[in-house]
Amino acid sequence: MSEKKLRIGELARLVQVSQDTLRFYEKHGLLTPSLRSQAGYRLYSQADLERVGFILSAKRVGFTLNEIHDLLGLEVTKDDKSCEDVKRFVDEKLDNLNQRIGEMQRIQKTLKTLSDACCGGAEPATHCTILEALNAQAESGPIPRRLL
Amino acid sequence: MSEKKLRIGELARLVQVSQDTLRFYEKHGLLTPSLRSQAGYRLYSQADLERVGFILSAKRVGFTLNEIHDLLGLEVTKDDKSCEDVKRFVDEKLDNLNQRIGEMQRIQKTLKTLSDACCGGAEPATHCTILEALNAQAESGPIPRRLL
DNA sequence: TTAAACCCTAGAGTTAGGTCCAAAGTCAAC
DNA sequence: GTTGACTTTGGACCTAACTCTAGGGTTTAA
Ligand SMILES: [Zn+2]
Ligand SMILES: [Zn+2]
Ligand SMILES: [Zn+2]
Ligand SMILES: [Zn+2]
Repeated sequence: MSEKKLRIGELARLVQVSQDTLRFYEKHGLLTPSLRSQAGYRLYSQADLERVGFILSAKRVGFTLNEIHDLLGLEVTKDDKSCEDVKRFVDEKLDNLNQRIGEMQRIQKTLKTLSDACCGGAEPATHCTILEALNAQAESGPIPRRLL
Repeated sequence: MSEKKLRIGELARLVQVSQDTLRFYEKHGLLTPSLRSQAGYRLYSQADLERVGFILSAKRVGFTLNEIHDLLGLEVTKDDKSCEDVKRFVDEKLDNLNQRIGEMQRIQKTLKTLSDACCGGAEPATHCTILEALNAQAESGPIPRRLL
């Protein structure tokens, strides 16, 4: 019982990207289907499917395809690298990630504060607290610190 | 005592972007210096400085320039909009942000787990747990669920 | 009064990450 | 045995967000 292989269209539908994108990832060494059919059709395994998942996840959180490539490709040079090297690479990404999460949380707080302060009513937004805050600088005053 | 104005080079140095980038932001309506000198030099106010800060912050957390433009530009159409509209816009971004933060935290966990499991030693990484995990799929096994 | 270090505009070029053909082969079903 | 939905390749094209170049004006300090 060999596992079910997916053709490119099926995989594309499954993970919600275009076939072109999958071929693009292949061209850039991120995802090579584990098999081809007689006719040359790409056949993707479950492992390939999960790999796409990883790629898309990493992409959504802001890794570039190059970084993802490096992450996935660490093993190619494994004989030249020490555990120390590999760990450093991952830890670097991790630091980066932590910083970005922190920044996002700050912006989140800002937006939340703004949103909470707005009445959300149906009348024209001429008095809207959100607009006032965002717009403070247009009146030549500084943007309130809580916005930054 | 009018406030100190910055020329483009000073501002660029201060916020660590190129002068071209500042001019680019201007061309796209994100940041218009509040004043020009006799000679046509851009003069940026403290408010302008803070606006750049906001732009860069928002950018770092993954807003596109278009989104930032919309955020900053809400007030232009304020007479056509209700508080409800404005609040909805912000809440939408907020949802988006929350989702992305969640995803980043998942990846963070993954990387942390990997990093913690690696010995970090100086010997060749042929046995490295990180590489084994990332590479599980290359041996046709699935990537461990904790990686996704 | 001239050299160095700034600034201006317009417009071309670049990179990442796709997206869209065109021409042709393949496979299932009717 | 042909229609229709799939697939292949190669290459042109696209958008976002810069980045660079050319050709010129300005400011300041020696
Ligand atoms: Zn209101
Ligand atoms: Zn409001
Ligand atoms: Zn080790
Ligand atoms: Zn290791």
